[in-house]
Amino acid sequence: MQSEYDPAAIETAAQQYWDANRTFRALEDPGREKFYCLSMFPYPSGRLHMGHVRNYTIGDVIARYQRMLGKNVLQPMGWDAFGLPAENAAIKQGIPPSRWTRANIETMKGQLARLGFGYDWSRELATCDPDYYRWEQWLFTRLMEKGLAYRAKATVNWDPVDQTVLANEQVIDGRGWRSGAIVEKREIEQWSVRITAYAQELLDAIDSLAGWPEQVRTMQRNWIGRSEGLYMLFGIEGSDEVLGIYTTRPDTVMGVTYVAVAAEHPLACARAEHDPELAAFIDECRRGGTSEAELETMEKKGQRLGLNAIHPITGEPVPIFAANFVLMGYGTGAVMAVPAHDQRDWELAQRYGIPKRQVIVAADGGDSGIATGAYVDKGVLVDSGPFDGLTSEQAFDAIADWLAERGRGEQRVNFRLRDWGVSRQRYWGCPIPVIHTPDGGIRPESDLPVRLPEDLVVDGSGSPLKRMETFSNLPEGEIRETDTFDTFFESSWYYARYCSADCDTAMLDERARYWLPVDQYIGGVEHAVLHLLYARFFHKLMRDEGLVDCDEPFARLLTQGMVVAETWYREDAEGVRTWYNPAEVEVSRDDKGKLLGGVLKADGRAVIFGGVEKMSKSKNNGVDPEALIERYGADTVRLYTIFTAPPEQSLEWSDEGVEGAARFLRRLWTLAAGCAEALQSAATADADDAVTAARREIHRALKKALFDYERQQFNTVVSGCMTMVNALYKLDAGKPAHAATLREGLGIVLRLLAPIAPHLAHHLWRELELGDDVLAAPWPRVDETALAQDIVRYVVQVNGKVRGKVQVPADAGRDAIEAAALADANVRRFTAGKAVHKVIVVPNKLVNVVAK
RNA sequence: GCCCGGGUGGCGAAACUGGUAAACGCAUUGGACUUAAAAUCCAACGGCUAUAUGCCUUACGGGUUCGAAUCCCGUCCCGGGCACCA
Repeated sequence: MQSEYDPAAIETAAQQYWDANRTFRALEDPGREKFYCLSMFPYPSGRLHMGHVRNYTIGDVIARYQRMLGKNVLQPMGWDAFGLPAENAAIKQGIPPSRWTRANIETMKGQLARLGFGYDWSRELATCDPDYYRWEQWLFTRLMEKGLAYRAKATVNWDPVDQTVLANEQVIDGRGWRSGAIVEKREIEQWSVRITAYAQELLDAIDSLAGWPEQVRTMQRNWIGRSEGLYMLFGIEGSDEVLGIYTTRPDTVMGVTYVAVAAEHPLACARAEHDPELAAFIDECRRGGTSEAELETMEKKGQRLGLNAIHPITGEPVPIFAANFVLMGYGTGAVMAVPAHDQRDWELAQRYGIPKRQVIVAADGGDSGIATGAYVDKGVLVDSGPFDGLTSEQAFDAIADWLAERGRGEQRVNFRLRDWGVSRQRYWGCPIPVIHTPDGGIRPESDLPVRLPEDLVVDGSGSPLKRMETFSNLPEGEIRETDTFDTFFESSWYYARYCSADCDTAMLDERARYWLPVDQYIGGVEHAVLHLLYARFFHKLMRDEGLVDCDEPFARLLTQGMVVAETWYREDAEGVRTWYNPAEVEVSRDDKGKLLGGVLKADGRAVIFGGVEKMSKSKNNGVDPEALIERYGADTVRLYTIFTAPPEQSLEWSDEGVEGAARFLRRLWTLAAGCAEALQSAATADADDAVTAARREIHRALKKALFDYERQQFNTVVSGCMTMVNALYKLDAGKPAHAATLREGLGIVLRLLAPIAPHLAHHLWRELELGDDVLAAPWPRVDETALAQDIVRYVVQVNGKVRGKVQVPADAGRDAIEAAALADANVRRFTAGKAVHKVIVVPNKLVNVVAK
């Protein structure tokens, strides 16, 4: 056996072995338990970044682990190929989005191969391929037929200079990122999909997602946001019209002192025609972006319409305001305002001198003042006429009934969740398969797929598809829809298509019923709501088309943390920062290793530490995975990402840490190389103390590692392997009993490491003649007899503080343990002069003496 | 602003989920080997002081408990998401 660890050679050989044996080709086999392991597919941005490496390493560890447990594992890979960056590259570099995307896929596929991930490449898909997107076009036409897809007005960011719709990401401080023009809100006709029809089911089914992290389930529940409230009608003074509003706090209705409508509300627009001040206010509200964060953080402003609403109970007139925080596309576009009991209403009332009328007080007589802010808790009604003295809960029903009897209101369930707007006014996406007829009607395209022309020039203004008459103009005056789908549309069902990737007669076939649901899904937390909710919704749409028979797409979910690294910069006179890659910075530390500062290697002058942040192009703190693989090999990179942090936490990059991972693999190699020959002739012999100690340590670590694999805390699996290797280093291969333990221990370590550092494990498994293929080996088991001890050590506490340690025979009874603890010299010192009240004994662990 | 997380040595982390805080690793320091360096091996390594069988220590302030990093209440800081980034 070679004495030097040469990762490049053994990794190439192992990968060739897997290729030649088609190890990762997955075939449906109803006789075996299946395991579908899926990592979120990448956007082909150019090169793999460390976030990808981490995500796919975790996925591959799980896939290989499940395989070693004997399951029929499917692990596919593909490309989320439509999206904005391809258009940006096209504008900047003049390359067609399709060419840019396909070239990136080639590069990244090569990088994935080099990392040794066990994918079934025969199922590869790219969402920009017509053979893929034709099926979502087909599904969309079905949704149109079912009334689940419809057209409605929606608000977009409009760049008045570039004459184009902007993504939220392209709006910076309220201005277009390229033109610098102030962005306007604009209402346009858009395609929407009725996800709200599934809101209750999507909410209820969250309870069944036992394999999902609790915080993701909570986020989805809150996002769907079911509420029970009251829909009620306010009259409008001097008009027959009514204004509908929804509230979850009908108990406060007697405290209403004004009503607020969205700036774009028809009522406001109508009044603005004769009110220049109001028109100016509406105009001001139109400026800026559409994101909720932006709307919620801006200063709350309002403007009187000069019109009163009629309170549905008291009949009193209350002023109507147009307000910038009321959203037209949200509920009815109007809200009732109760300054005494809602903080936002309170602030606006304070600002415009509107009265606050308190109608709720604390039930226990506690402080419920409204002098410095709204009293938002529930309580007991006061100054509420017939409802005085009722609790908030009682008032809810009483007021609802009162209004319902008079036809002015009804109880309603409301969801925060809005329908999914799927239209995008972009080129690089899947065409929405719809035709506009000359009579102004609409019909679904029957000849699918509608292919996206791939040879267009993109220049960042207007819509290229709209300009392309050969695409949009059809015979007999018909016009093709030029909007494309939101890219979430493609990523909402790709997991299912992998099962039937080559099926050209239907979206999915019977193979999908074998593999689905995905048993383990792995990806970033940033997808906790949108992608994961849309995919759940899509799954139910496919189920209702009879394509799949389970209710949820992902049985278990692992949300992995980000990869972060140090940032370094210099600032010029204008405060503009130039960021330097950590690799270019020489860092100095004090005696204890604490960071003092850094200088740029190139010029030796100081650079400023900018904290630890997510690896990104903008902060120039990324590490190129390919260079690392080149230098250390794929196994070291994989081992490092697994060992450095638990999967769900963020991972802080450290070059020295990578060095440490490489060191461990070399140590393992050296250990194996040093005893390879001795192992072949290892015979059983009587164990000495060193063997007993080593075996105890190995099986104790094994027990923990098996537990950690199950709970997916892979970093401590690696710790366990390190502990085992350290224990094995204490043995002497020259002694027969030691050699037998070395063989046993190495066999265990290699199998535990096979999912994490697969190439090295594969190679050593064969070198040590433990078998042909470590992936096919039975999973190791704990030998309980190796753990047995005749003497147990107890920690003794006095009043919760450690005061001594005692050794007790393993079969000692409670009295004997207690006696031994109380007899310890130091324990006696701390109990002297006190009465022992109680002694708590935790078996095999600890004794706590309570003495006063 | 709203929703969801997180905060433990110089650093990444661990603590079998309420029972010895700091396993495993990185960095640092000392030693061995070497002409030397690298690599490797061995050892020390939370803080304080009176160097001990001592005291303190898991962001901060309270609480529950025989016992709290872990559970509860409040505060501060950092991160993710907020519907057209993916």
